Amino acid sequence: MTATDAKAVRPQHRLRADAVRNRERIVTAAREAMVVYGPEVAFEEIARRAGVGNATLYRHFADRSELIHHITLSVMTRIADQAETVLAEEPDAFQALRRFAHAAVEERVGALCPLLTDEVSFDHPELRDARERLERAVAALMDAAHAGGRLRPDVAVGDLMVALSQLTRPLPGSGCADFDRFVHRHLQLFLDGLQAPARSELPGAAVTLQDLKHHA
Amino acid sequence: MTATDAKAVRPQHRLRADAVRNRERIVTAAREAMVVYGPEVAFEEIARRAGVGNATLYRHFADRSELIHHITLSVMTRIADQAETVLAEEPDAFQALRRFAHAAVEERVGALCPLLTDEVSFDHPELRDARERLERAVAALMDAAHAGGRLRPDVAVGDLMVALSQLTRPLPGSGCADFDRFVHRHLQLFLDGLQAPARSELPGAAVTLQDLKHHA
Amino acid sequence: MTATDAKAVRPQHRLRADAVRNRERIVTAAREAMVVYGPEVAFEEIARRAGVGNATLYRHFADRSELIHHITLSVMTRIADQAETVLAEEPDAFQALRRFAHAAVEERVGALCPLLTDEVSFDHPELRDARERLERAVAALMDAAHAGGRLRPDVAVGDLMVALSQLTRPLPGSGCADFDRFVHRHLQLFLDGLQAPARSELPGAAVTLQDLKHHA
Amino acid sequence: MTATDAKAVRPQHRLRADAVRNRERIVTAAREAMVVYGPEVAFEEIARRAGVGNATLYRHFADRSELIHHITLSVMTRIADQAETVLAEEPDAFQALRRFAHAAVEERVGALCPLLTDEVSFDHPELRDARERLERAVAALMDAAHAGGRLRPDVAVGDLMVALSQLTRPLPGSGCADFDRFVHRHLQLFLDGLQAPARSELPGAAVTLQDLKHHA
DNA sequence: AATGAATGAGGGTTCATTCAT
DNA sequence: AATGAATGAACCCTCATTCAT
Repeated sequence: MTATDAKAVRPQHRLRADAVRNRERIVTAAREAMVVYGPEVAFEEIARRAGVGNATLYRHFADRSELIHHITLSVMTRIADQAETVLAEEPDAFQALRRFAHAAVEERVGALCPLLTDEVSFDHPELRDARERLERAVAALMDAAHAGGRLRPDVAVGDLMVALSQLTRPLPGSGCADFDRFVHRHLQLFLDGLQAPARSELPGAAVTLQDLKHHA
Repeated sequence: MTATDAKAVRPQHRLRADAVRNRERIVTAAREAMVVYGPEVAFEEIARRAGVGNATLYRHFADRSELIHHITLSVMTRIADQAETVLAEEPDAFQALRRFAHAAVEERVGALCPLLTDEVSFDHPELRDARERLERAVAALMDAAHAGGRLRPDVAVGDLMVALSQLTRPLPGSGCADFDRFVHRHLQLFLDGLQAPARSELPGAAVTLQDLKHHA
Repeated sequence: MTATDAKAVRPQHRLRADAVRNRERIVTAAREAMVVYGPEVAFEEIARRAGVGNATLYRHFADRSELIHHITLSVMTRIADQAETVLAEEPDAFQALRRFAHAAVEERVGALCPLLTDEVSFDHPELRDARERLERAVAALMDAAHAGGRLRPDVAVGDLMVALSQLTRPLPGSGCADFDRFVHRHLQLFLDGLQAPARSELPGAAVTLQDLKHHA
Repeated sequence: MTATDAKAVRPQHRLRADAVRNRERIVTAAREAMVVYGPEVAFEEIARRAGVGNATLYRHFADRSELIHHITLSVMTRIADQAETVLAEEPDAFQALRRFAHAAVEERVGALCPLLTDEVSFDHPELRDARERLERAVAALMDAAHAGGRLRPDVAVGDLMVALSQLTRPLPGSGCADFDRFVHRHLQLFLDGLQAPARSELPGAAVTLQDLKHHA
């Protein structure tokens, strides 16, 4: 392989080291800020958290929807990774679901809420692929738990993902840390409710991630 | 002394009938609007829903926090009513909890979330009283369920109220009325998780409503 | 005529007196500012000239293109009025053209330049009507001058209107007043060039106002 | 002493060949861009047209006014060249004026308009010299035409230069290259108006280029 | 010397709040 | 009491200019 080949492999020119660092800080800051304030969070807030000027956000992301796109993509990918890891490692099917759910909280699954509201991003191929991969991975976890009779049969991927997002969204204005003490606790209660045998009849119907958009 | 002197006698003079009607319409409109759009909803949207001019809001409420104060008060009062009604009517202690929780959703308990973040309102005597009444009522429900061995022993009022608020909070940035279709479903799952016997060990500790503020 | 009829005649509710005054000041200020700085002039500059806050512009005009629409319409109407008046009053056909041209300068014909660049406004029926009326009036003036053999035959409405706009646009940053001393002088020279008999052959072709858009 | 010490000896050291090329490309690109978009054109647009990075503009020109300075200088020099060439070549004195005027349009005389508004540049010795040379050359053309009785006696250099600039100024906010089709046509009409005998009496007074500043 | 990256300042636009009718 | 109108402050985004590679 020649030096020229290296370029061919990475057609986008190499970012400067400081730019790479800034980009990462922006994505992290944006993920945290969006979890706390929602997708309408002020860019200034994100910039402040990232320690950069606000115009720097625009150098890296043409507009808000592009930033949301990247964050959503990044979080979905990381959560899908978690799901696949847990699936491979954890022999107990329901325990695997638990581990996945708690890991997803740590990965800021709450940042996925724009997924449900942002029209544009939803149809992007890259995001669709990530969503499908995530859904497959979580479905595999749930299928295993269903198969083992550990998970009540009347729930599906959408139930877990939506409730997970809702339960983990921090209150605006509060520091994340303080709120976190409830998250794992209430998530655990919710997971207990998911366990078979079902203790009640559920209203409504189980939904997939794909369905979410059609109704939102 | 003329009729108009009534003001002097009762500093809180009787509002004109239309003013009373407006005030009620504003509180109702604001509660609905905040549930749909979040606590940052535009005043103009509230005014539009209430069918009044924007400046009329300011005649009734000095600012947003005062409006939130009244909404919170109203919601807490109505939820406490529900708790007391259910307590009196429902012989099955856990079923009573379920009925209360679902009723609270209908009363838009999600609108209470600003309560947890707004410093000023929290310490207001009127609100404190309502909060204490609500807590007593819900505690009575939970105590009964605990006593009957139907509710797992490691949960308290704060767990129910916080999770209830979280599950019913609207997605920020969305007018996502459709979201309601998940709420009762996921609430039911959560309630199943609350039922005794406990299916897992919970991290953290049970909290009361009073505690919420000290940590938030 | 009854009181009810008055409403029927003016379905749009009556503006408050101060709002009417502000609206007029804004239109005037915007016309002057656009003549000087072009249609991209800062709203802040217009607001400053009108003596109002910048948000007031948005109460009266939803966006820049609506403001441009009104100014263009207003200027075209006033210039068409001038053309018709001169046509009725001035027996000397070429002198009529001169009087019209100098009057159009005073009415800030330079404000029409957005007409040539703004896509949206151009197709609006109201503007199209005003443009056609203006063109008819100026065409009548030119036809009369052509008929009397006073105007060279190789020029048309577009030539006069475009050159008029160009010659009267003040230099940005300069006070209007200082520049005005050239305007009538150079306009006079241009009008002399329009007189028959033609002293040279013209490149290009005569154009109407309608044509302007197709090429711009 | 090494070769690198050349800088010390000649503070205006020789530019590298690529730097010279870049400088020329920038001036050309800036002239064209300013003619099309006006003097407020984005530096990024100029850099893009010149095929260099944005920061390179600042290596060659400290700020916008310095860039304008050089463009103005360049345009004035080229126009003066044209005037002198025409004077030497064209025996018909009025035809010489016509040729000069149309040539000046091609040299983008409209780019000179910032000259009239930019305080700083106007008094720069280099520019003053160029302006005086231009004025002498155009005055010579006009004197010859006056002497031959071909040019009306009540006009001077300032009339020609100002009208020339006005007629060739681009419409603000438009990349209106199409506008060129009017320029030679209307310039021709204006030149016809300059021809002797005068067909009207002019308001105001003839001015020189020097005068422009005192009034602007 | 060249340039990608960063940023503060400025203009556009919205909205909570105040003012005047 | 009610409300249309006004506005300053906040946020979005762009761009001239500076910085670091």
